[in-house]
Order: sequence, then structure tokens, then C-alpha cells
Amino acid sequence: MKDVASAAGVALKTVSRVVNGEPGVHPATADRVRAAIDRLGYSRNESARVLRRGRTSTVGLVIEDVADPFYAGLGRAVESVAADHGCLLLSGSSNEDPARERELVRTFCARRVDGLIVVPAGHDHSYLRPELAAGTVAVFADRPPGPGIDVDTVLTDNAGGAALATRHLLAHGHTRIAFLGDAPSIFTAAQRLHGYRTALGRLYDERLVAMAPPALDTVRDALERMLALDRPPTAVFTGNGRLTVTALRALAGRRMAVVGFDDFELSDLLRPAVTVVAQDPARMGRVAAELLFRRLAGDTGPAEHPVLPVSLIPRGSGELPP
Amino acid sequence: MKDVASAAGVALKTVSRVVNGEPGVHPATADRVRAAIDRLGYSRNESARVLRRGRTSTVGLVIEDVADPFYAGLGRAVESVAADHGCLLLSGSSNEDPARERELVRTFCARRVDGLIVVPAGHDHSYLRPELAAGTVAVFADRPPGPGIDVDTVLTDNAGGAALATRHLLAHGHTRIAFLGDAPSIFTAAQRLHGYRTALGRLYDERLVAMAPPALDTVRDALERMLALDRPPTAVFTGNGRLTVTALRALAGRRMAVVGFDDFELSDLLRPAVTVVAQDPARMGRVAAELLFRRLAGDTGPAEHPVLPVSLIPRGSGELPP
DNA sequence: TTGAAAGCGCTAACAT
DNA sequence: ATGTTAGCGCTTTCAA
Repeated sequence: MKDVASAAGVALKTVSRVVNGEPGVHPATADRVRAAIDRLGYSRNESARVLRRGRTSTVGLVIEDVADPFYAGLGRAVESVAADHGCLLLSGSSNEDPARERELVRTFCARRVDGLIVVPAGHDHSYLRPELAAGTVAVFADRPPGPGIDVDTVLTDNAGGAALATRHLLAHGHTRIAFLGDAPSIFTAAQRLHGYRTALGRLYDERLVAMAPPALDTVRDALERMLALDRPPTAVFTGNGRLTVTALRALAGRRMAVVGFDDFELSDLLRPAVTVVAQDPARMGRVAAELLFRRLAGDTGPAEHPVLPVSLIPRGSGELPP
Repeated sequence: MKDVASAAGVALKTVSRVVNGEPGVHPATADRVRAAIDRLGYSRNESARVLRRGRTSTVGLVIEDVADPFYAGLGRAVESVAADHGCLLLSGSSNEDPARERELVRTFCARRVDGLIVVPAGHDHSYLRPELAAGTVAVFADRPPGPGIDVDTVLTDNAGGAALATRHLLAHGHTRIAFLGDAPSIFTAAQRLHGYRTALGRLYDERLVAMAPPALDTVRDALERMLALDRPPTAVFTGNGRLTVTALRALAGRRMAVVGFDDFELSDLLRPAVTVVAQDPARMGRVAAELLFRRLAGDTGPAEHPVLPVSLIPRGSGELPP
């Protein structure tokens, strides 16, 4: 910048004004400065700017896995909103590991991101308190923060969606409905189990429930075990997209009604096509990002906790009779 | 840091030494400093560090769409390698728009990323020359840079893979094989067309080729047109994952042999299961990132151009007879 | 083993 | 409309 200034025969500050589009520079001077900038191939050093201004125009995103379609869709929406606000996105995968989540958050904070969108892996976020006190804005998505931390949080209506799916199967005549959920320590998995259980009422039978991370062997074993019962299930409700796919593989063509939580690509091309309770990951990302930027713009109202609706998409697999 | 220093009764520099794990600090002093750090909740300001050291420990990734499964897998691998080197990932989607690609690259460079991994949307990268001269390391992936820019570039064996797919269909008795490819301006699409054409030799018939971005209507129209020919195609080779899915939808159960470029989730669950020529996006990301970090470590050898192999996975759809 | 001083490149505040 | 100065928080260099 100093070089540009002397090349253009002006002071440092004038170059700064031109670079930042500040008013009060004579057009001719500005042209001279711009010419010098082009000639020298100058580009502003953002690190210095950040240091001086205290704002990085960067948002940090911590998700479980950037390659998971659900979180990728969420990340895409966050990126898009961030771009609208002139912000860049730093993203990292926690791999469902609380320690990694925390490390990512700390790293992002050390880099002074303006804000943070977190899909938490862990249940204790007290480590965030100093950062929040220092002015970093955090928004949680998909899962709430641990106790004692009250920040904006965007959730899906997990229990409602699970109840919707379960009632759909009940309405089609099923009374023995299995539930395959993810590890119960995961908030969404627990909520969906709750919705399923509530909808079933007295029909609930714990032998028809299996909660574990998606793995073909585990799911296959669980299904075998259930199908060997006196009164085996005639339908299965799967608690997330990956479990739905895993269950379909494990069922290997066995005729059984299936409703899955989460929509997924190609669900319509399978035979039967797969009935799902669909979330909208892009909307979740958008809502979370908009909440974040509203805070960054100075909104200091109480923490908001929007809950996004789900929709049941009947495609065939959930309408099979017992 | 100043506060920590005075709280611990030492000089600024000693705190810096402790924070950076530099040798030559008395253990007792270091303990006092660490105690002060904990008490004050101090964390190093990375912006200032970056400004002073000139290295950001950040890598920029420009891809077409962070939510596309292929690029998401690539991004995941890049993130993982970057994490191994203590680097964070800034990522952005170009949406196949050269202007946006360029803007992202400029923004990343202005933030002084240590290196850049680019899946280019455009064909002119002369804008990169000043950045490269200034010491920014760039690695291209999936598609090469435009003329005049010679940097490390990781490609897939597109022509070879397309020829492999085409010969597979030929071997199963097809002589009328259609090709649905993406816009011919996309490097990979052009390469795959070339491989298809080479493998077909005198059997090539331009009426069996349609090159356009994946859209259900376009693909359906193209297929209708081809199927209405005197000698309609009995097989179709689709030029990327999205086109494969789109074509399957457009075919809507019509019996026709299909081989797709790119593997995709659930390809094995469709009936018939879909035969594909599979790339390895994670490997591409890993190779590109490793190349990048080798350069950052000081390797100044000539630009490398690894070409990754593909593998044919027969699953059923590509083995249907004419 | 420890510290003092300079300065990375920029912007904010205050002249002129 | 333009310029001067201070200083963001750290690391580097040199000195003690």
C-alpha cells in the first residue's frame, strides 16, 4: 500500500480510501491510485485489515461430516447466506467426536471468526462461555447446546416427525412397527424415539427398538432378531437417512413396510419407492445463518429457538399393508 | 498477551515463548504464565500472528458445489489432509460460473491462504499469474487450468474410463450406444465424449450423442428423439453421476442397458443395479492436497500431472443384452 | 533464561 | 479533498 501511495504520489490514507471505496477522493486522484494498483498488482492484505478492524468477515461451521448429504446441504445454504453478507466460510467435520468439535470451535475462535454455526457432537458446551462473553456469536443447528448455554438454536420437529411416520404406518394397518434409531446419545435420535413411542402408546414394545450407529451388520442382526419374534414387525421406521439406506440393504428385497426419517436422493427410483418424513437441510442452514447475521447486525433480543416442520412424502414403501 | 505478561510478572516475549512452546523458559516461569493464561482466559489472536508471520495455515478450496456428492467427498479428503498439517479449510462453491470462481480465488488470495485447490469453472486462469508469482501455491483438480498456466493438476482418466464403459457395452452385444454428456465446454465432458467416440470407431453416430447439463426435460427429449430413430440405441452411456440419475428417471423403467460415469449411493439397490465406471473423489482430494503440502514444504520440482485410474463395477444394468 | 524494541499492513481518529 | 499519526497483537531481532 505504501508502494502504491508513492507510485501514485499520494498518502497511504488516500490509497486506503480508494481501496475501500470511501467517499471524499477526487475522481482524478482515485484514477491515479487505481492505475498504480493495477500496475503493481497490489491487493489488500486482509490479515492486516482484520487485525485493525477486529472483524474477520468469516463464519465458522462445525458439522458432523461435510460429505454427508444432509450436512452438505446445510453447509451450502450457510455458505450462500454468508456470501450475501460478504463473508467466507471456514468449515470442519467433527466426526461425531466431542473433542474434535471443541478443538474446531477453539481454532475458529482463535481465528476470530465473527460467528459460529455448530451442529454439536458433545453435550457440554461450557467451554463456549468465555468465547460468548468475548462477543463471538454462536448459533446451534440440528441439536441444542448443553445445559447452561442459551443461544439461538434451530431444530427440526423430530418428535412430531417421528410420530407422523409412526401414525402413518398405524393408519395402514400395522401394529408391530419396529424402530431403528441412531445412538441414543444423539439428541435427534432420542427425540425421534420419543415421538415414535408416544405415537405407539400401548403398542410400544421395546423388543422392536434398536438404537445404534448405522452399520450393515448391526442393522441386519437387529432385523433378524426382531423378525424371529413370535409376533414379528410388519413395518419399520428408520430414524435417519443413513439408517434407511442401511435397512433397505439389510432387508434385501424382503417385503416390509418402510418409512424413513430424512429424504434422500433416489428414494423415488427404488421399488417400492421409499416413503419418508422429509426435513429441509437447506432451510435449516439458511435459518441458522440468518439468525447469526441478525445477531452480528446488533440484535440483542433473547435467544430464539425456531423449530422447523417436516413433511411426510408417501411414495409406496410406507403404504404396504401388513 | 500484555495482560498475561503483567499478571505473571514477566515480559511479553516470555508469554509468547510459552504460548508457542519455544524452548528456553524456566519451567517455574512457564507454569506461572500458564496459570495467568488460564485465569484470564487468554487465547492467542491468530490474526495478529498471521500478520506478523505471513502464513495463515489456511487452505482455500474452490469447487463447483459443496453439496454435490462428488465434490463433497473431495472436500472431505482435502479437509482431512489439511487437518493433518494443522491447516483449516476455507471453501466456496463456484456454481460452474467462471466469474464466481475468479472472485473466490481472489478473495482467498487476499486472505493470504497458504495454498489453493481449484476445480475450475472457467478456461482462463491468467488472473492467477500474479498470485502464483507472489508465492501462492495452487493445485488444480478434476479439470486442468487454462493455457499458459502450468501447475500441479490431478485428473481422472476420463477418456480411458469412457472407452472402458463403451467397450463394456460393445462386449455385451450393443452396437447402437447413446452418449449423454454434460455441456461440452466442461473439460471432463469433452474428454469422456472423446473416449466414447474412440472406442466406438466406425460405429459412432452423432445422432446418438446429446451434450447438455443434467435436466430431466432435456434428457427425456434427447432420449425420445434417439429412440424414435430408425435404428434406435439399445444402450446408453451417461457422462456423469447426475446425468445417470436423470437418465434413469427419464427412462422410467424402459428396458435399456445403462452404464454411468461416477459411482453413486444406492446404485446397488436399484433394479437392475447400475453398472458404473467409478472415480474416487476422496483419492482425488487426497492426492491434490498432498501435492499442495509438498509444495508448501518447499518442493520446487516441475509441475506434476497425476492421472487417477477408474474402475468398472458391473452390477447388472450394463450387462443387459440388446 | 529473559527482556526491549521494531514493525508486519492496515484503519481510525484527528489534523490540515 | 488529502495527509499524519497511533496502534491493532503478535513475532523477530537483538541485547542483557
